[in-house]
Amino acid sequence: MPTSTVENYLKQILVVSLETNCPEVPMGKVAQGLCVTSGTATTMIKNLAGNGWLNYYPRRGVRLTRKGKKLAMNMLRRHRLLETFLVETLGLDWSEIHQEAEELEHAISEKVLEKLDEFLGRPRQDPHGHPIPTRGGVIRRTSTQSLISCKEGSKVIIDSIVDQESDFLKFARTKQLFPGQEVRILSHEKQADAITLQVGREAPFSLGSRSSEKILVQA
Amino acid sequence: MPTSTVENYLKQILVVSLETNCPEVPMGKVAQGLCVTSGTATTMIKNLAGNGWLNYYPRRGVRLTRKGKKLAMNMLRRHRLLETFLVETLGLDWSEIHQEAEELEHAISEKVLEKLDEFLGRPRQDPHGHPIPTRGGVIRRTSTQSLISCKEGSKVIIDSIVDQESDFLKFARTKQLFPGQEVRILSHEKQADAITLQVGREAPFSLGSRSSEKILVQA
DNA sequence: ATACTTAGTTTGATTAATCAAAGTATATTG
DNA sequence: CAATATACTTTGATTAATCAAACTAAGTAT
Repeated sequence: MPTSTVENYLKQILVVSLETNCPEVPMGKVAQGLCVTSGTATTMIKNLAGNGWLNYYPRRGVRLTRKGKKLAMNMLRRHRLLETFLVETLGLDWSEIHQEAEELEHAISEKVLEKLDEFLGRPRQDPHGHPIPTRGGVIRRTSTQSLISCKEGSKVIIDSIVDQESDFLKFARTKQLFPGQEVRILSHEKQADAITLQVGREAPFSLGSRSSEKILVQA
Repeated sequence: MPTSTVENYLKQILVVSLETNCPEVPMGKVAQGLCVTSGTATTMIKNLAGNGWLNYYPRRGVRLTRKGKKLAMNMLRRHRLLETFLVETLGLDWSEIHQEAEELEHAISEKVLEKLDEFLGRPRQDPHGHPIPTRGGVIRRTSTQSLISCKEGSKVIIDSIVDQESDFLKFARTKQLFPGQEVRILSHEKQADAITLQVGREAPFSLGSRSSEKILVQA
């Protein structure tokens, strides 16, 4: 049985590799994502490699093995199903669910998870718009286009929000930026590093590039 | 923040002291209930005493402090609310919920717990018939009379089942022995160490004293 | 190419939780 | 009361996870 620390390391690596669209993840991202010192990450990673969870290329990075990816996908499934449950069933705010799910995902058994999935009606995405992996570890390909690559005057649908920061999510909600929402790009000033957009008939507002990158869309 | 090990030790002590109706719990019960060696329990208990969770009387036993009892009651509340959720909402069998709740109780936050309590309609007892402590740590007094103390010919209502063993619970269900059920005592042979009883119009059957003790009743 | 910077690694120490085995009170029994 | 059994404690070692700080390799800039 992997410890919850092992589960966290593997999930973090998977998440980064999905985000960057590259299976090899540098050590820095691992240490940073898990809030441990780089030395700790190195030690742990060598350990994980020794147990066949991943391949370790010193001073280059790590890559999950099939076995490691399978476990990591399962953790992502747990996490996202739990987030869905917390919002849909218990009515928590989407800005607070990440931390909650982070704890629960290690404690919930496969059996309870299945019951929960069934209870929720086998949802395909979580409240942030992220796809929920199937039991077999298959995940829908997520959009690679963010608000930042949208042309002036275009209309797009929000696919997902790639940020778990409570403050950003609270802000996003007040601006009605959530999955499924239609957004019109009023202006896109490359030099000014800002996008101005409008949701429905609300007042237009602007986002900097840091924020725009976090909002994935579909045409 | 107490670790989940600390939470487990305190909960175990509370449960034993409620069961035995005596606030002082011998070390043996602690070690046994937590499946650790007695040496481990001694070390841990001295540690807990040092942090004000309990008073330790060497070679006699331990007694929770107010602070320790408060935390332990809260763990019991978590445990029992989760068990209720697993049976009522997700439809798990009552024979499998104890282990599941054992893990989840350490991972669920106070906030989620409150939402869960609300969602379940603030239940007063869990599927085993055990009272669920309130947020303030108050617990309904449970019956002290078990099947074993019932007279021949009497009719009683099952109050609760004091056993988390999956196999016993499965057996109990097949015999329809669960909280709220009315039971008639057909015979009680002190010498034979057996009680014969009948539930509804089902075929009568017998229980030994070990089993009868686990079934608490009310007249 | 030499110096500097950044990312990653090594080393030595620490903490929580555990066990096995040796040791010691206390209780029970002949 | 002495011998034994039971319950408990002590000791020394182990494991997983972590950090700080010293070190090193690789890449960047002068």
